[in-house]
Amino acid sequence: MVTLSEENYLKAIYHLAKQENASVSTNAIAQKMRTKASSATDMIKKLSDKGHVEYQKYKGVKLTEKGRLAAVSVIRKHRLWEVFLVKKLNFSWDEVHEVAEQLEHIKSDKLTQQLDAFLEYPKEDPHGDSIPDADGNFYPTKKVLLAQINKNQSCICVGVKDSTTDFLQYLDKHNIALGTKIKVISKESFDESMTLKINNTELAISKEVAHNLFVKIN
Amino acid sequence: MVTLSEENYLKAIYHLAKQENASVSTNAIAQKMRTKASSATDMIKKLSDKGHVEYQKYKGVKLTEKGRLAAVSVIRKHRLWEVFLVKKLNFSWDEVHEVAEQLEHIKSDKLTQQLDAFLEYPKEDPHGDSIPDADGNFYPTKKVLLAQINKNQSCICVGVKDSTTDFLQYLDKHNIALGTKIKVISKESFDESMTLKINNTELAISKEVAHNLFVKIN
DNA sequence: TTTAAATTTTAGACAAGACTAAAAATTTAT
DNA sequence: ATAAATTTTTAGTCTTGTCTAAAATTTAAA
Repeated sequence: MVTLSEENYLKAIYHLAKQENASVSTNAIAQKMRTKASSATDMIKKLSDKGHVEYQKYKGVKLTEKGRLAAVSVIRKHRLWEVFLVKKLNFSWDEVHEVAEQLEHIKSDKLTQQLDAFLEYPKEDPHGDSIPDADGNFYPTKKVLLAQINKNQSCICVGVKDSTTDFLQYLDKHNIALGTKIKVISKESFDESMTLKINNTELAISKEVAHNLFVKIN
Repeated sequence: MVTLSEENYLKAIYHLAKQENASVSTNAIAQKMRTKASSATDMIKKLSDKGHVEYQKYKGVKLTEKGRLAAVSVIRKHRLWEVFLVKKLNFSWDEVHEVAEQLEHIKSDKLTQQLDAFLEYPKEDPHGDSIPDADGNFYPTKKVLLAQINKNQSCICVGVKDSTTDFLQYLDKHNIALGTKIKVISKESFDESMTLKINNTELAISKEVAHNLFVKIN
């Protein structure tokens, strides 16, 4: 049996390891969990005792296969619930996360399985992130930064990287929301700025914007 | 903020008070919560401090209006989720309770509201129990014991009173399940036994069965 | 390479929720 | 009405997950 808190730590470690692709430091875990390093150390010991992580003092942790599967199971549930909230309950993109953080901990294999079927086996969540299958396998995601899109290509806005209030307000002002179709009209190589077409309106954006907006092709 | 454990105690007190319609004893609460009287006392003090119950040492507790609303909110969520599980995810009657016990604690007014709308504002859960509205008001339920049904009247099985394994197996053997249509063919007044028609088959049942099966008219 | 800075771990404490054992109050029975 | 039985509360302990302060280790710098 894995507790709610353990699940949250495993998820945090999973997300941190993905970027660094190495062992995750105690401090990094503490920061992500908004807690203190000493608390993280305590939990690391518990996870290690239960075989969810490999741990060497002062050397950080790595998820074991068992730990990885536990983390992925939580992520799978989180993303399925996000699809449910957006597709069936008319939630908007900025409202789903908090609720999905709660729903992801519900323990019932049948529930997860039936929810997946009810949603017709979605491959991606509303943010364009891949939903792992019941065995923990991911399909490759089509989510990239807007900066990666080529001239004349079209894409759909699926999320933001850093969600500062300022940036979200900027998006609102220019009618960019989750699901908005964006076509790249031109790209300036000297400052990496772009011109976009959104709802038949042209919009010039800076490098900063292009690197803070996630889109998916198709 | 009301904790998960507090919610479960409030729910227990609510259900106990409904039957007795008086103050609820510490022992009764402990039994329902499958815990010890001393633990119940501890929690009662917490609930009293927070204004959810009126408490006098050795005299039991009564829910305040605040406590009642908190309990009813949990019951509302529980029953809405049960409808969801049965209607949308093809759960059967004996599978929903355990999962709904988890889902009932998810905190999001918008979620509850939207779920209610998605299910088209159901008035009853799959067991025939009334679903309170957002203000905590109940509509009268049509759920009664099979023993209350008159000769030649039809009804639908919506639940059992005491769910012993023996009784559930008895129901299985005679093809009585959630949703089964039952017509009362005759009633014997001397022993309160009945003859039923189920799927064009007649079945004689004892007083004990008639008093342990919940049905709803229509 | 030895000191300074940063990171990590340990030790001890705390709150929530539960438990056991024993004391206090209430109820029941004689 | 008083003794016996039951119920309820108190006191003290335990576990989980958190914290602070201090000690140990590793990393960076001079």
